[in-house]
Amino acid sequence: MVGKRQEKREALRRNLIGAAAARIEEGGLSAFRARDVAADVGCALGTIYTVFQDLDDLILQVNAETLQDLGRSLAPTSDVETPKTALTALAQGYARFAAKNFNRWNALFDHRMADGGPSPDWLLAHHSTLLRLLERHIAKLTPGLAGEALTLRARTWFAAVHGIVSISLQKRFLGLPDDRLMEELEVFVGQVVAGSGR
Amino acid sequence: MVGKRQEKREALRRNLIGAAAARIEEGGLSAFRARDVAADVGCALGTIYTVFQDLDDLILQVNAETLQDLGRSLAPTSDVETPKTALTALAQGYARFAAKNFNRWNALFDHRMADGGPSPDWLLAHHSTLLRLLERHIAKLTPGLAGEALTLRARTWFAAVHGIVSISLQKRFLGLPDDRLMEELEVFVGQVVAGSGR
DNA sequence: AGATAAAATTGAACATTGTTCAAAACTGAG
DNA sequence: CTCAGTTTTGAACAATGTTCAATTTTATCT
Repeated sequence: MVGKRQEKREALRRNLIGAAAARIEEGGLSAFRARDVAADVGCALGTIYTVFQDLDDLILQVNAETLQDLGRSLAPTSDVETPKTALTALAQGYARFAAKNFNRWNALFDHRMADGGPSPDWLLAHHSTLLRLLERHIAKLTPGLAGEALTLRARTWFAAVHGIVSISLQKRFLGLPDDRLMEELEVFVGQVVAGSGR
Repeated sequence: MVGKRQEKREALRRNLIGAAAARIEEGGLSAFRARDVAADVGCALGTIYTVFQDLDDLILQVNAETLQDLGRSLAPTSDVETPKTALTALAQGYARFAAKNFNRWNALFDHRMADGGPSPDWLLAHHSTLLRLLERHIAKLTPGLAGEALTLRARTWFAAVHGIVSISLQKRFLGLPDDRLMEELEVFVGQVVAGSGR
């Protein structure tokens, strides 16, 4: 039995991430307690800190999984014909994922690094993967755009859609009612697409 | 001396809000401590709770002031000629305010009600005032739009711009570099304006 | 199998922070 | 000056992230 230790450790790690994800999805990041996940997986409080650096680290793992889920959820949307239909489908797909996995999705943006700095590179790589889904279509829309300019335009595009979805779903501010979000997204994407060809 | 008590109370209240705003601007919402503001104004810890319901209540007061500051900062921008110049100026003015008052501005969106519900009506009214700055120009852009549809379109518009500014300034994710934000905003507003006339 | 050293796990203890509340200090009318 | 009402105080409490010395488990060697 060579990898017995390694194996148990890996299982524990996965259990902890799973329990953390479940707790976050159930009550949001603010209701997330170290003692709860410890109880959920049946280990001691201190054990969490033998697997993860701290709770932030654990949350980052959950966020990474959420980003992968989001990617899987958007992938089928990617091979649609025109840029307009593709970008509309991506925006609405994003909104649908956010609504269905609200608390986990929210944790992606609620969470802050302890020092206020950027997320670690390995997590940003997940973001990057998703942003690349946009570039293809935006490039088709604005042929002159390439390289870094294209990358930045994709970030702008995502941020705009995210803002609309975020403020609407969070309901803390004056956002769109749920039944209007999808249409407004369609109109919005249509406007930006129409205004992009120059 | 009739209003002596009332007067001191009012001064204490203003001091507490001021100290809280300073603390938030200095270190962000996460570095905001009840004991710090108490020390700052030279009162006991418990005194805070005789003026405000809880810390959330105090934070809401700070946020209300921030929204008013933002409104004052955007007001001069409002009487520009074309919708495109006005909306560009508003978007860039929003970005400039956010950059200059980063932590206070961030607190507007970082803060969550304890129960996860919406902000109180009196705070939403401040939001509403700001959103109304947009409606005039959007209406000129899309003549068919009025009433509730116009209100919702203004929310969509704000949310999109906010998303771009927010993701860029927070730097936690893949946003725009500081020196590119203003140009991207100009392009973005140009695109939406160009695509709106139909 | 038994012994043993290394590794993993435990959970009590600690530090921090929001909140409460009985006691002390203060205020202003009589 | 007195005293009832009001305000302020800060010690105490509860919740929660984190640490670490002690205990338990595991893998290897004889």
